[in-house]
Amino acid sequence: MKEYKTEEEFLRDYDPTQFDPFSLTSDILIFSVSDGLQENYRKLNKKYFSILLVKRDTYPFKDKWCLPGGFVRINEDIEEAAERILKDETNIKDIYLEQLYTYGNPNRDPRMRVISTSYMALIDKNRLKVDVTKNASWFNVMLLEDEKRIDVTLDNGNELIKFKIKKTLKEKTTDRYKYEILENESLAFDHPLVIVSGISRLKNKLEYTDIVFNMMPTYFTLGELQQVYEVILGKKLLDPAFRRIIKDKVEKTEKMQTGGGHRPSALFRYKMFKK
Amino acid sequence: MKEYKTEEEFLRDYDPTQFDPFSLTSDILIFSVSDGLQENYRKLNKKYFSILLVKRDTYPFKDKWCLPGGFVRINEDIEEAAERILKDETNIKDIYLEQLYTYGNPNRDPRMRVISTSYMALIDKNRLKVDVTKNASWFNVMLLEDEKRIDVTLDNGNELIKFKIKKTLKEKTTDRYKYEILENESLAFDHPLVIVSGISRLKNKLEYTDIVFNMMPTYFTLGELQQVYEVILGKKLLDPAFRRIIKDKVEKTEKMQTGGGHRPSALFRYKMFKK
DNA sequence: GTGTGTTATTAATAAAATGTTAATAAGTGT
DNA sequence: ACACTTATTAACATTTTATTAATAACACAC
Repeated sequence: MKEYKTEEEFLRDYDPTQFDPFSLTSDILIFSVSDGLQENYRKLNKKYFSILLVKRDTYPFKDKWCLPGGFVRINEDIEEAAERILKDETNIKDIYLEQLYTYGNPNRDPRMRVISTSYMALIDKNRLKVDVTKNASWFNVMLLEDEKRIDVTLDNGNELIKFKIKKTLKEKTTDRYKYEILENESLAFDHPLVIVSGISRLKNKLEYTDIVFNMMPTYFTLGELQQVYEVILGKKLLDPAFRRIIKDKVEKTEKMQTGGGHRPSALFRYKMFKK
Repeated sequence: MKEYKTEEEFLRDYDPTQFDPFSLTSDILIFSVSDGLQENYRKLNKKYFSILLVKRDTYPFKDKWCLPGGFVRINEDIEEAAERILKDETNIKDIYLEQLYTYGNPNRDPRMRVISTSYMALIDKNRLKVDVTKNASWFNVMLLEDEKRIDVTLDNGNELIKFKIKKTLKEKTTDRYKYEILENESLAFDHPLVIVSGISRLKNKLEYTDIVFNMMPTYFTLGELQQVYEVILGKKLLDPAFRRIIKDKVEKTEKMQTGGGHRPSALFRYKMFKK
């Protein structure tokens, strides 16, 4: 092996093909909250927690649903690629984007060795008009979870997607689970895993950050905010407890919301500068 | 473009070279806690929080220190690669390993486009004999941090490594910062960024998980455990408060530790099964 | 218009968790 | 025997959280 005196000399002779080539993609888990159909003329809309999926029109996994994603370009940072893909698929930008996890199982793509770095994006569907083409659709998420498995149902009003995940405790000190796909008919790649671990991350962050406000409109009632927490966490919260926790994060505005068939509620907004 | 009828047909013709080739590496941030020198004949050893670095013996960054790492093989999962690298560099296995973040700046490696997925590993130096070769060394970590920057000093008893990081608030709802290297003489690649964001993750997990026990021996005193928390969090904790928080996680054993020049203390161990 | 159903909002109280100070314990070394 | 050190816990004040229940105010039915 040749001895080099300087880094410049070494780099001039360097052969980049000596290491195995990987392809790199970025997949984005776009979360939002949507209003369901009114259950009767009186009840307020029930909220749902939803994700955006696109239908593949080429092989592999032709006609299956998958997360918006694409190949990272050779001169592009991974996060830049995620932003570009988000813009291409939904025409939205400048929204919450966070790297989640990098999936690198050698068999996760039948074509070749593809690494995928997943990102989570949060949007308020009311604030930003998403360009949902005929190949993209919002699916409401319903989870049934216990210590050993997660059953997921996705519903876009037209089509139901179901998959089942097996959970095994991987590491007890931090309660981390290994997820494996038990049943999956309709989703491409390992995207069921990306979805469940992304939801798990979101649930966690909901409890100790202000992340929820990325999914809210500028003005909202505390009832609406509480519904968003409830639908993501999958459980009911008691009003006074919820208000106590949230009260330092929001400020009451002059505006009121009437028309709900009940006492009107004050509209709040996220408080940017907390004491 | 040719129309394919089946996935098999498509895959048979697939040309994997049509997408840009990336190289993939895995870098491991190995944390442990070490005993410092005795300050006087009476005081107990002061504990330090430490990381393992290796000295590069080839270009690029020849003679600089870096995190243990290496290229992922084409048929190997990323986490498998991390385990292999850990075994090669330190001769340890079956320890706490968690994926942290994937770094993909196009210029992070001068040779070519290299993606690096970082992992954090935790070990108890007393429990496992680490094979520290002449090119590997434990460095005690000292941090000086405020809202805008982090000054880091690493000390292996022989050599001091200093670097400075600029922090800018990237996203206010979840308090995420963007880190940039301000000054760095001695570390290779973007490893200063990997180190500070890894420490930040560890601090966070310390507060809401039992992760600390991965760095502790089987039997330990509550004073030792408290010192580990203090040295990682960088602040003093009050004894009764600490004991209240920790008491559900540990169980007292019959064993006692004497010889410290003061009242002996009970030895505890991590309680696997909590109510 | 009066009553009923609905959600909004907060008061009031009980229970639990946390913060703080200080007292007592039990070794080692002088 | 005494001083020094860390271990351990008691006791109390303070804050936070949980729970129940009361009151508010609009829309609709009649």
